[in-house]
Amino acid sequence: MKNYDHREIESAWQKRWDDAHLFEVDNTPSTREKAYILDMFPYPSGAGLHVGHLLNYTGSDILARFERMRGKDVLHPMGWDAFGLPAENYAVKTNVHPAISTEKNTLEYKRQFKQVGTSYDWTKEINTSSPEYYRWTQWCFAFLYKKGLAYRKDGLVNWCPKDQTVLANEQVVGGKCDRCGSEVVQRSLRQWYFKITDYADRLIADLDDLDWPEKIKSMQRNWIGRSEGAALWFAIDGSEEKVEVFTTRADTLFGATYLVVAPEHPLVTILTSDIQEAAVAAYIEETSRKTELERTFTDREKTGVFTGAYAINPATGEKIPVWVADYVLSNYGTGAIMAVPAHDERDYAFAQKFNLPIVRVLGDDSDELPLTSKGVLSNSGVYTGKDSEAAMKDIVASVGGERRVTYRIRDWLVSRQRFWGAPIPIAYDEEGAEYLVPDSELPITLPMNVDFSPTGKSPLVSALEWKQYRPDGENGPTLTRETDTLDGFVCSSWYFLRFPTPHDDTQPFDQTALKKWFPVDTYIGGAEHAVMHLLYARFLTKVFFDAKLVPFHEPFKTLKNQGMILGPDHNKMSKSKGNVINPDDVIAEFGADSLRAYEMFMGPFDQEKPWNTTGIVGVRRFMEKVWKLQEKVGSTKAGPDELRAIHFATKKVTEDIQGCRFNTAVSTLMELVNTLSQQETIQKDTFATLLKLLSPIAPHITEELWSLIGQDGFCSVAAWPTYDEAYLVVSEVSYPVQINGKVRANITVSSTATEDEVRAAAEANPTIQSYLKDQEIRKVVVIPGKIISYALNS
RNA sequence: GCCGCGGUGGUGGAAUGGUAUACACGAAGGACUUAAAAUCCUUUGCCUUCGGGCUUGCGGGUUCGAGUCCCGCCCGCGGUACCA
Repeated sequence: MKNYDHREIESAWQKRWDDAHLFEVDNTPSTREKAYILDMFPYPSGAGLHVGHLLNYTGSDILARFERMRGKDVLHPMGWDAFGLPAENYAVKTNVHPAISTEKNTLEYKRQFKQVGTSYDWTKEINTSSPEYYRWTQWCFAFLYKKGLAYRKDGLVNWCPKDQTVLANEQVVGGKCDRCGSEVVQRSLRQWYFKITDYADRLIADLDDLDWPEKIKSMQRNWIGRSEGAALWFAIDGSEEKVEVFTTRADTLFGATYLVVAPEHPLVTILTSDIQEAAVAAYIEETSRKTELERTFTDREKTGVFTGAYAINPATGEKIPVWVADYVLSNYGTGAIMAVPAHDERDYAFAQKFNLPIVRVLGDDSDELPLTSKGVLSNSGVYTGKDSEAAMKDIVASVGGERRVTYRIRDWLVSRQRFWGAPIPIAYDEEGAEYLVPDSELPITLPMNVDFSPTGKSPLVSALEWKQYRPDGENGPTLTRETDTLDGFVCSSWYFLRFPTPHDDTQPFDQTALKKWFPVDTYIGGAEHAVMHLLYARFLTKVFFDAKLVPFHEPFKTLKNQGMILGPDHNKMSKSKGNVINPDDVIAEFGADSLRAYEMFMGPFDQEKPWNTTGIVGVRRFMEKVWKLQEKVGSTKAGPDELRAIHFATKKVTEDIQGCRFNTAVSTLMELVNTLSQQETIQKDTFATLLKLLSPIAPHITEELWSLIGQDGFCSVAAWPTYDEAYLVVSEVSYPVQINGKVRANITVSSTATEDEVRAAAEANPTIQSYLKDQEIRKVVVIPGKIISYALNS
């Protein structure tokens, strides 16, 4: 027997798979079942992959290989989410064009992917930064523009001072730039948006049918933030103006003792009296200097200024002051609220500080204020004594209000002041009127010679020649191209549609191919994309569905999140901590099969767990045991123990892989190998079945052994084994005997024994007899095949 | 605060309401070896007067039987937050 040399085996089989085009599929309709197993495609960074990234790709590869062996057509593609800031920043530093560094990085990623034995169909490879691809990203923008779902507007936007670009709300995490961690500031700019708010209701409702982690679904629900309430209008005393407020607690209207408008509210200047003008102006100025982070710091003291104006509470007819304060957000609801200090914590704190009246309209004096729960109304005119929830509708109607739903989610800001992204297919005339570049002229390619120095504007602003656009040729007017590029998340919100037909130059995606493959059966990636990519992708899919361009309204049926792999020190892997494990090193020492199996064996797929350098040793020992088992192949007939072991393992591994319980699939195989190792000989069929069960997890060693024992073809595409329950039954079964909940003895009876026979056998046992002596049996429970339990009266 | 997830040996973890601690790492002892590595074997939750007793974050409950189900807490992780 040769030694197990992973170095020799692994690269050889990778080459044979390639040469045989083993994992390539086409889009021809088939009667066979299909499986689309997809990874969230990576951004090819200069740092390369570490072992944490491979967890995700190994999991999906096991699923793909498993489904393939089960006879399905499997689409398992890989591509590159290649537009992005790091490549551009690298270009600023080194003057290497992003296209060049990206190309280099993708080749390195591809090498690493092949080295771990992934079974991707590389004929489907896509790269979002190639004109062949981003032509259709531009087409997507144009499509939304034509549908009225892409528009440009002025407004306050999030600006990252370090990355020198605007950001979508989803990319601001805790007031900081999701990418670089800088504190985000607000700027007033004219930017491009996608109207995701039109789809808010459906994006919430359709979550119910998705097989996704509850965590992700709840994050999306919270992010969209649907809130049912009412719009109410407050007349301004001595003016024609009305202030529209949004409230979810119209039941407390009788307790509204003042109004608050946001500092950015358009009516502020009109409302402000001459006397208060200076104070209000100073306050607005002060607010505008605060960062978003400062403003969302909830436990800071409330600030605000009286405008000098009074509104009329439409329920009580009383004059109530109008204040301006930054605890009211301009971009939620109507940017104005009715303040009910008795029943809202924030209003209460504000009223306390500025000595504003507090009027109780719920509960009685025994309830401490602020009382924020609903209940029985008090001090509320004809509604006094009624249930607040029930009275809400009538109160709204009585003052001419309107029931309304608002959302927390904002439209998706898609323009970026950066170079390395898809140019927006828009041009402007001298008056600034928009002109959509026709689809026939796409792609608008990025110029090669550009000054990347950050200026706060897109580097494309300096591409003078590129910017000029003459739609009607030399004689027509010269327009100016949009110099902002599209958010990288636009590229990644439709890429899964492109995989079946990556090189189609007539359309972005193909109906027939989509019908064959969609929806994605299993999508694997990190939870950090919960309210970004996963929301945007659902949105775009729905847009295309409505236009009958795709035959499904949700792209990803099942979603799995992989857990993070921490460094051996239990910290997040990072260069600065020096705890990064490089897969190249692990593969060189232990082999790709051991790396794959160890990553799966570490613990539940979706759980965070630390890398343990000595832990992989056990998995490598397991591979050696499998290797040695080839010497035991020889017996012509498998005994009952062997048959039971292999059929049990087949059942367990099949179920575990289906449920992404890869850790227990590996331990089941370890138990099987331990059992088989103890036998003198094993049947060839048994060994072949073991190899097939192990193949998705450790594809190289199994392929080599498959060939060594003289099996035909590739183990990687051999038919997945089936099991027969008949082999799982045992002739004798051991029963623990419990007395008052404690196990006192074990008895062995025939597996066909009746309950009475089990009980008779238990009571024949001397230990049990001694426990039962002189005792009154209250109850006996026999669970067939499991346990017998006595409850005594004592 | 709100939402989601979790708490089991020295470590990673296993367990359709049915013998808690599978599988693996580590550790200890032994075999082989001149020696070491590798390999193989044994032991390995805690306490014990060696009869047994205790043990899945804490306290209750349901049940013949609870890591698992119910109620009330504590702790950790992740997300989110002046969202009216």
